[in-house]
Amino acid sequence: MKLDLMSDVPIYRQIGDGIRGEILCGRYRPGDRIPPVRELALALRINPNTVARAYRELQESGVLESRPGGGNFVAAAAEGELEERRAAALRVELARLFERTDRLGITRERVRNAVNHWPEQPEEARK
Amino acid sequence: MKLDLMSDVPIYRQIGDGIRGEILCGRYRPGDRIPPVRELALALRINPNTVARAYRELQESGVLESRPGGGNFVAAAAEGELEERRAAALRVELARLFERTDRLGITRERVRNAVNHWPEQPEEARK
Amino acid sequence: MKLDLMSDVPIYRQIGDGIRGEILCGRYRPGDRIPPVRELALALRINPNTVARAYRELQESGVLESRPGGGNFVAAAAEGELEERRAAALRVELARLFERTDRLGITRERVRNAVNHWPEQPEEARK
Amino acid sequence: MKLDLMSDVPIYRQIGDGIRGEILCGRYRPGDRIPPVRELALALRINPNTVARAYRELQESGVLESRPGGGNFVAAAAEGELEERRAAALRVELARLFERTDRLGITRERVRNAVNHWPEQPEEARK
DNA sequence: GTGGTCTAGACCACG
DNA sequence: GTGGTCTAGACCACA
Repeated sequence: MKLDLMSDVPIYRQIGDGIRGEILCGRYRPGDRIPPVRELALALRINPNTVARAYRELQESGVLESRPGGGNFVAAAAEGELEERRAAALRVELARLFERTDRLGITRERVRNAVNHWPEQPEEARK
Repeated sequence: MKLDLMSDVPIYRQIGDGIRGEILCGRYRPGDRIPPVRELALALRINPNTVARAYRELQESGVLESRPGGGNFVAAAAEGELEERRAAALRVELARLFERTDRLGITRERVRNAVNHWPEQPEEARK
Repeated sequence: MKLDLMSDVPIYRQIGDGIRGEILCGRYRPGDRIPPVRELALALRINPNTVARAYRELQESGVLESRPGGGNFVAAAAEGELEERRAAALRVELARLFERTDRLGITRERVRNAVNHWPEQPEEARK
Repeated sequence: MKLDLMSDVPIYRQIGDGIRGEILCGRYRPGDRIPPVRELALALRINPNTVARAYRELQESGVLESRPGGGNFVAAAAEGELEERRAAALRVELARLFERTDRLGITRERVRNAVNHWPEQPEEARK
């Protein structure tokens, strides 16, 4: 996972978004155990409290389940729920996109055109 | 202009973005006078300091010019510069979009598809 | 508000429950400003972080809204929503009660009897 | 016995409460032998240490007795003691109930009403 | 070793 | 002054 310490988005949320992403794209699966707080903190070279906070918010969102003394686990999700979350996330992103382009006076036709000509995947299949 | 006091985006930036947007989409034109600080603050029911800060940053960005006599005016922009800013803003938005969908495991094909089927202008020309 | 530092229920949750309670029973009303983090921390003689954590969880639950630099406010709730929350809270409590008495082999008749003969209000109307 | 691994109540206490409950409601009687640590741990799919800890605390409370030959047995209890424990447990539960409903601004009249109209035994005699 | 909680103190952006 | 974030370090209960 990559962090941008200079970003205005807080570290704990970058971690949370990162883990959500890794679940949505299938790298973590329901029931998987995720790295212990201290371990991830060490790897990212940040304070364990910050990681713990990210995990805690994921628990409150129902994404993770923690067993004190046992670790944190990806919550079981009904089959198809992941797909549903992905679709929801996509809708949110597009709503945001169009809301902003509208305000900038960029026609939707032009947005579509730009999207359709955007360069393809960054190749490397991802580790 | 609409503000979201509960957003994590600071109010002063919402104001700045709003004015930039109104310039880019042509509602404010170079040389136009924009509302005085106190007036806008009253209309938005926020602290005048916040409006003043937004205006100040727009001045520092060269978007606004304050004239000695008083009042803030939209700075003159080279012909084509607005267009260039729009294009730049669009690139930024799309880069963000794809960066996030990539992380969520949503294929670009699917994003294109969703964009192409997004409903047209939902509202009339806007008040 | 009263805290029990020796309780096994964490302080931050005691604070959260306390504030939820004061909203539900009408002592705080939607739109009210609640005490600043530092002030409440000082009054309760605990660390401001602990209060902040309680407030943060209440925000995430939609009970509070915070305006950085401005304070924390009781979120606007649809009229009747408070009543609905009270009813829900009562259901939860009773479900818990009967679940436990069932397991202890105490008949419901006996529980009803004990409830109906429980002493009345602790008199003093509460400040 | 049912466990909620995600509960904030520690597992060892869930086990202890479960066994106490089964004694109070008569499913285990004084002198009965309860399942060996390993067997119960296997059945519940948890760490044997956790079961052992629960048993140990029950021994310390005088609820269980371990006999040299091996095995844990329900301690003999003075006649009427079970009944006394039940009554005490009920008082504790009701005190908790009213303490919480008071804080939520729910009148005792209303609580009584809800208790008196709570549905009867929802399940059959239980497996 | 694991997560959970709390304290202490610092810095920042906002209003 | 306000809330938000992060660090550092401590202690506890659980498995």
